[in-house]
Amino acid sequence: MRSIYYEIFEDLRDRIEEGEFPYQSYIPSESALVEEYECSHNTLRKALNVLRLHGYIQPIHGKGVLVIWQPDVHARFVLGDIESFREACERNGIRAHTSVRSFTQITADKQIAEMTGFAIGDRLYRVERVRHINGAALIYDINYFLASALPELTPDIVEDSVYLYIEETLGMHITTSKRSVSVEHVSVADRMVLDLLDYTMVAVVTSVTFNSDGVHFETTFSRHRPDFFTFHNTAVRGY
Amino acid sequence: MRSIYYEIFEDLRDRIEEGEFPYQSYIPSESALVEEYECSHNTLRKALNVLRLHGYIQPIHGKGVLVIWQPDVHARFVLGDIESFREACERNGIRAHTSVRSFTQITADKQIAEMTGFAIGDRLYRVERVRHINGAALIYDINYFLASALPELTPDIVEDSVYLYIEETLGMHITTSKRSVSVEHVSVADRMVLDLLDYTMVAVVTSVTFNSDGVHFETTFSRHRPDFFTFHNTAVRGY
DNA sequence: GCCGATTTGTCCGTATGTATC
DNA sequence: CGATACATACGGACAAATCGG
Repeated sequence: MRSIYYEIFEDLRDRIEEGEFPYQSYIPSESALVEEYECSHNTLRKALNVLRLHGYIQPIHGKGVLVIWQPDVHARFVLGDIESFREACERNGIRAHTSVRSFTQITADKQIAEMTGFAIGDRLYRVERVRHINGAALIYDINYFLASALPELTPDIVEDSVYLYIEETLGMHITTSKRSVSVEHVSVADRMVLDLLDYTMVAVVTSVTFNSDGVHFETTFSRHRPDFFTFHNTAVRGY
Repeated sequence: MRSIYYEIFEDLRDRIEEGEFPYQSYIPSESALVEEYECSHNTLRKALNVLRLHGYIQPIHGKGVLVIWQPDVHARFVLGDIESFREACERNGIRAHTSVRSFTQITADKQIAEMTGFAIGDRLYRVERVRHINGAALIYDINYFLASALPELTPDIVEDSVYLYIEETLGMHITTSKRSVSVEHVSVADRMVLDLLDYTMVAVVTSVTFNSDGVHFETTFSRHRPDFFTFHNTAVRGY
């Protein structure tokens, strides 16, 4: 993102994370920041809005812009924003490894269409992957990709990073992801591929993802061992 | 919310939900909507942005604004946005009942401070409530409210709706809520108050909530029986 | 491939309203 | 009351992507 407001957002975010503006302190006023960044009022406000939506700040009418971000809350395995497994691991300094368990091409029948939200007859890649963290199999991912959107998907790409391939090779951009979190009993497959210890349930994240053309190109079921799962989210009233 | 952009947002949201603009169709162009709503370009864009953040639309550069909202996905027990238990039930047409299990005033010691994010020495109300849906005890809420922010909290208020009291009586506004979802083993208390059937784990939503003054005034642990729990969320790249 | 019309995306400057101090 | 700070809205300008001729 090379837009001005986005760079201001990144800069202010870093300044907050580095402690220049600590929790419960006020950042400089809008007019001061407009001078500092040499931008317009509207552009700065747009950057502030992004910070707000991410839970960094809370502007208070007539007073100032308060920092409500605390380091320890954010320093976890963040899932709420759109971020690939690889990105999330790098951000959190976790050593991880992915193994591809199966890679097939299928046509959506009625049952698969209902489960994934794709249309009956759609050609799909079905990928099963297991995510290992520090040697333990903790996450079991089942992806369905729309074949027409990802023409040349191969097991190699899938083992590396699908999102890297999508963004860099295809030049396609992921924009919206609708997620839901639920808790389910372990399946036979879970028991086979995951190191479940004595857990009898898994946390399941279902993601329906759209690209910048508005094409629903991916549905993923991500099954996590409970003790390694947290889903973070910031909700804002009004807007 | 009486602002223009928010009313436009609500109107367009309703038009999408009522089927005037179906899934994968384009809504009228910005210029057409500016004429229809007799507002400025920027104001309309602000409304569109709210729709986008809620997963209703996806604007496509140079083409138009695509609808990506589907009725069945949204027609559940939505939790992702800030919404009280009462509001959520009304929106989903669920008959629910709340019983207060305990209501005490405490001072935060080291352990409570770490758990809740409040400071040691803060005066807090500790409230335990059980949410019954169709007669079954399904949700066990443990709230910690900052006493200085909610001066006159009583068991009666707590049984009705704390959020109604906060917003209407105190005139205080809830703006930001940081949530995390995890899965935990059932506790002794869970087993006592909830109708757990044979479930051995619960879904736990931890919420840290700020008011419009930037004061962290509530931390809540909401423990759900797994089969009645889903957490919905829309993530957008670039914001 | 090019051009022009349409549509979304970004940015600016300004004005006015409202809450806080 | 006035000064400061955030909130909303307007109008105009240009960039960038898409599409059809």
